Amino acid sequence: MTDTRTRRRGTELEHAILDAAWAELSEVGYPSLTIEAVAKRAGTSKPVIYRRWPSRAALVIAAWARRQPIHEAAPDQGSLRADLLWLFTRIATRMDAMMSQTIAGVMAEAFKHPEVQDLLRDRLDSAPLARTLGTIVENAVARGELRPAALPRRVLRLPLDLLRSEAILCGTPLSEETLAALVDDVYIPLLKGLAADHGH
Amino acid sequence: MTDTRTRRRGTELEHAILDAAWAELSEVGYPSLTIEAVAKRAGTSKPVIYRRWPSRAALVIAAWARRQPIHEAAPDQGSLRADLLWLFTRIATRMDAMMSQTIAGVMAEAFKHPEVQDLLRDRLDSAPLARTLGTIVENAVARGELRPAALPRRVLRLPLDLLRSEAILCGTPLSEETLAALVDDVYIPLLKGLAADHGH
DNA sequence: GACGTAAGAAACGCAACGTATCTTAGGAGC
DNA sequence: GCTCCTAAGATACGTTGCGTTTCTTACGTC
Repeated sequence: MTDTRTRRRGTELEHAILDAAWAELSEVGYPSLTIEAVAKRAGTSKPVIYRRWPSRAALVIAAWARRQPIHEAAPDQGSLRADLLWLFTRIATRMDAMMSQTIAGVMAEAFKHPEVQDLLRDRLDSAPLARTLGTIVENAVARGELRPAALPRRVLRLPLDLLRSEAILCGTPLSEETLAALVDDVYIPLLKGLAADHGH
Repeated sequence: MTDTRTRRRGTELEHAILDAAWAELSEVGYPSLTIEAVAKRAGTSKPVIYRRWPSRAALVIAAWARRQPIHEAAPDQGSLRADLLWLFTRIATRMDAMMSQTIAGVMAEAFKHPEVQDLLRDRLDSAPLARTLGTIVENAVARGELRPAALPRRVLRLPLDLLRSEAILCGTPLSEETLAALVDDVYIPLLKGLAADHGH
């Protein structure tokens, strides 16, 4: 299969490996993902992978980063609730069963490999989300639905934390009722509380 | 070592195994915990463990449940903030590095063994916490710090989710500043927001 | 005192780990 | 266009832990 073929190098090879890792992830899931299988699927061998990534977790994070879609602007749906629901739904859509199980697995391995913890933090800290939330809140303020308020870092990170906890504990997919409850029972009250503190 | 010894049975043996599992957990951590080591430490053998628990995760959850301390009543510290800080600190104290890494590991395995997911959910859903929070909020209402408000289920679970996410992403131990930020930036605004919605 | 259940010990095959060794393809430089 | 050197790709290795099987024997029961 390889004798007459060309031998890939650099970025081309790297991308092939990451794509193979992603495919394996989708098919067998994180707990059953093996480096050997990724190597085989990518048409290469284990040492090639180990030369680039020190652990399965690091490899998977790299594959994940490659797939992370570009941030899209938040549409103005006419109300704070609708905007938030749109955002929560969009996050939930990308956090399917495979993704939850992968994140859980990577989180578990982060304790063994400190460098993985850093990668994971970068991956989850999500500046794009912060910007989207900022826009949504600004729009709500412009509409008169909300007083202006500063959004602390942990508030910006909260949607991801909420959805991730929910997904891991309750299993995915998350129902619309669940998303609505998170928006109505937690996030909107929080924003109102922050605004009251700040603006009044 | 065993020839002249007594051969344990039933509860006695079970407790010995769970204690050994807990000790291993404390010493080597979840990722490095092996059934073999637990068996050795408990002075028994692998099949004896496998006869009782189907997986490492189930064993660890059982050991954890045995250690879960009794719920203590919330003291009235004189202010909502102080009460919440007390509660968050108390949770954080019990969620040391070992515990975070264990929870993360068990969460990761929950996907492979659905029955583990149920055990985990039971373990984390924490009715005691709900009662403590109820008391704290009641006291704040009595003091006039807060309007009365209903606390939805997800709000009751939020402290655990917040602290767990923080512990897993940032590593333990959690600093006092972190705990204060979670209380001041997230939880108190949320309570105020809920109260405003409800009472006004 | 005999019986049956389950404890305990040992060994198994399996799978994946992470590494070391070796050959060879292919890009860089003169 | 030839040489050199880096890194790809293949293979095999020892190790570890899994979960299971088999067997002996202690102990509680009747």
